[in-house]
Amino acid sequence: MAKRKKAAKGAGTSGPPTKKGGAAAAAGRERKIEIPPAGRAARSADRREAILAAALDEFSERGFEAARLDDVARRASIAKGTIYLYFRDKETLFQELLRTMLTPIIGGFEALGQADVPAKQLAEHMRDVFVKEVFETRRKDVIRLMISEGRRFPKLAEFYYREVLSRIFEALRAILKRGAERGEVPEQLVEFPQLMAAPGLVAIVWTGLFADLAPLDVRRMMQAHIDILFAPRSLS
Amino acid sequence: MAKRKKAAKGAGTSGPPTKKGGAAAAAGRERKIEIPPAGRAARSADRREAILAAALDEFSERGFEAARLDDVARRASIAKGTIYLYFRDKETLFQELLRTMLTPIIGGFEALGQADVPAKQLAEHMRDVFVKEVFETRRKDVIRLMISEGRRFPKLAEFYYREVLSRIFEALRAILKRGAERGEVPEQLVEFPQLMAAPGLVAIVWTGLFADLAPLDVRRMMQAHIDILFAPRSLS
DNA sequence: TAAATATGACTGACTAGTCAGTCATATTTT
DNA sequence: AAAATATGACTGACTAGTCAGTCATATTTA
Repeated sequence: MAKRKKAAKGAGTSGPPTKKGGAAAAAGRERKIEIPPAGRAARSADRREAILAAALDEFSERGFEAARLDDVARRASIAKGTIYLYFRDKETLFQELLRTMLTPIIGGFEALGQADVPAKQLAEHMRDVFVKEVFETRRKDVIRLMISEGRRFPKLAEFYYREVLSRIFEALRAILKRGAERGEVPEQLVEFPQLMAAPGLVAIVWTGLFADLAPLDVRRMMQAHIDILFAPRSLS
Repeated sequence: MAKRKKAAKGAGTSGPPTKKGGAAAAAGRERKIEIPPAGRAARSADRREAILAAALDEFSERGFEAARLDDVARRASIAKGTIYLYFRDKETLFQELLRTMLTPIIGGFEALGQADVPAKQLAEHMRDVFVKEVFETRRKDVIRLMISEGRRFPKLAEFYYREVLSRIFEALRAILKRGAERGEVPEQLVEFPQLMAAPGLVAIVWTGLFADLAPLDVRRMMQAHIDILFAPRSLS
C-alpha cells in the first residue's frame, strides 16, 4: 500500500539505485564476509541495552499487559519499529529482560556453597549479597515481575527455577547440611531451604505493596531471622 | 485501563444501581428499598455472586489487564451489560472481588489472639486454618492476585493492609509476645511477625510458579517452620 | 583520494484487531 | 401496564506489529 510520502523526494541528491552499466556492476559480485564494523556493532549493543532498560521501567511500572511498546520506544529514544529489529515481539522482549537481569546473580550464590565456613557466617554473607545485589538494585523489580507475571509465562518460570532458584537452593542445601551436621542449624532447614530464603521473598513482596503504609527494615528482619535459625538449641 | 471516564452514572461500589433520577442514586447510605421481595433480592445476590465467581476465574487465570469482561459474562451465563448493573467498571469489580473474599478471614484469625494457650499450639492451629481456609480454597488465588496486582492498586493494597494484614499481625503479635515472655518463642518474632507468616507467602508464590516443576508439601514445610521457631532454646 | 554504489539500521504512519463501556430494545416482575 | 432487569450489538479509544521508504555509513570503483 502506498502510504504517503511526506518528504518530497529530493530530486536525486544522490543517485538512487540505478543499476547502471551492467558490466562494471557485475564485477564485485560477492560480499566480503567480514565482521561488521565495530561502530555498528557497538551501536547495536547500545540500542539493545537502551531498549531493555526502558522495558524494565515500563514493565515494572505497569505490568506486562499494560506496558505499551510505544512508551518503551519513547523512553529509549528510538522508533517503535526498532524494537522489532532486536526482539521478535513484546513477549520475547519481556522474557529476554528477565533472563538478562537474572542470569548474572547465579554465579555469586553458587560459589558460596563451596566455602567451608560456619553456616551462620555464610548466611549473613548471603543476606548481604541479597540486600546489596538484589534488594537495592533493579533486580528486585525483576524478581517482582517474575512473581507477578511468571504464572502466565510457564517457560519463564521454568527457566527461573532451573537456572536460578534450583542452583541457589542447591548451594543453600549444601551449606545447611554441613551446618546441621555440626548442630549449628536445625535439620528441618535442609529439607526446606525455602524457609531460609523466605524473608527475601517477604522483603520483596512487602516493600512492593506496603512500603508507604508500613516500612520494613529488611536488613534487620533478615538478621532477626538468622539469629533465630542459628540460635544455640537444646538437645531434642 | 479505562479508556474514557464518562460520567459513569449510578452504580456505587455494590448493589444494583437505581438508575432513576441521577440524584436519587447517590442518595442515602442504605438502600431505599429495604426488605425487597425475597425473590428479587435473592436473584440479585445470586447474580452478584455468579459474577464474582466468574471474575475470580478469569482474573486469576489471565490477570487484571488481560481478563476480558466478555469472558466473565459468558462464564457467569449472563450478558456483558449485566455486569454493569452490579459493578461500576472492571476495576471496581476487581476490587470488590478481593474485598469480598478477603474480609471473612479476618475474624477467625483475630479470635485466636485472645485464647490463652501455649503459643506453639496456637501456631499449629493457625497453620491449620491457613491451609484449610486459604491454601485449599480459592482464597489462595485471591491472595495471589493481591500480590501480583496490588502494586497497581494502591487503594486496594491499603485496604488489604488495614483490614487484613495489620489485624492478623496484631493478633499474631499478641500471641508471640505472650510466648516470648514464657520463653516459648524467640523475642525477635515479636518485632517481625512477618517471619512467622513468611512460609504462608512462600507457599502461595511457590505453588503458583513451580507447582509442576517442584511440588511443595506446604503443610510439612509449615510444620518444620513451627518446629524450628518453637524449639527449646538455650539461654542466651 | 574522491565519487559512485551498496547496505541495512532506523523510522513512523498505518493496519488489523481488541475490548471496556454504552444504550436502545427485550424480557421479567410487580 | 409500569417498573425493574437483562440483553448484546455497537462504538470508539487504544495498541501490537508491519513495511515502504530514508539516510548515514561502509565498500567499491575510478
